[in-house]
Amino acid sequence: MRVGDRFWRESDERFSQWGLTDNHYNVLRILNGAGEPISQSEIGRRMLSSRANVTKLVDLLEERKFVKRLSCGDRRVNLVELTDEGAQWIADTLPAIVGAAQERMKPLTREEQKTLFALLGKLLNE
Amino acid sequence: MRVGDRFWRESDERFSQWGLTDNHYNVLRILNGAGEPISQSEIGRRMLSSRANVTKLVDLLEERKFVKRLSCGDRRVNLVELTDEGAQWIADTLPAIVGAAQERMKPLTREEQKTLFALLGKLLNE
DNA sequence: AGGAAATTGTCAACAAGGAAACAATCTCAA
DNA sequence: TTGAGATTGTTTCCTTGTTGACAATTTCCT
Repeated sequence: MRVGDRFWRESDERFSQWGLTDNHYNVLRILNGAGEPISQSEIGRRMLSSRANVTKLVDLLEERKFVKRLSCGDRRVNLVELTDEGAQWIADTLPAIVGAAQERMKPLTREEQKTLFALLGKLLNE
Repeated sequence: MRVGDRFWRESDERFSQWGLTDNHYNVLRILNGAGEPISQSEIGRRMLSSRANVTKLVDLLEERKFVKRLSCGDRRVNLVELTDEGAQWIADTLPAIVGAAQERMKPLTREEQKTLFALLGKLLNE
């Protein structure tokens, strides 16, 4: 828990340089990974955040033009779509993000990293 | 980070039954571990929380009579002391807390748990 | 068909924590 | 001694996130 805490803090610090939260980045990463527009509640589900908060996250991202809300067949639903600008921003920043993560994991050998992820995976899927 | 997140959530849920935060418990645990009164800023340092927040945490714990503020030689400082009631509460609840933690770690063998803690330790001390 | 129940996004109210400003106090060098 | 600078606890304000209520919609059961 302490390790996760520290990593979240560092991550938050990193993203503050763009006026975003790591959770904003999370939304973009999920949209990028999905490869297609998905609903707000689906986003909330994937990132373990409340629907209410997803509303605010998407509000900001939409204001920044990183994201667009689409209507769809189900009139209750907002599909959220990554704009070209959003995709570009992800592409631009990803190397730095990945680099920082690798740097952070450097105290462990490649083999140890694998072991760690395997063990954590077991805990997560309980 | 995801594992830590989930554990924090569960922990918070557990303590809400007493109207406390896991951070309140953290304060008590630190005081219990210290075995002697320590200053608020020292508490903040040990739990990676701001002084401002320690003030609020101690406020509530004092109101609950789990903790007492003492004056000391340095008139800027509040030494915080665990009351008998606080110590008793810790003693009463500790078994359940430890039990829950053990239960949570059950997907891993004893050996795997040791490995995990060793690896996380390396990351923390970087 | 038609109505109960569930889902979705939003809003308001609230809780927890951080940052900056502040006064009181201490430390230490000149 | 004394005056600059550091430390400590507190207060105020801001940010982030959650909960609960709500209206609009959809789904499902009969």
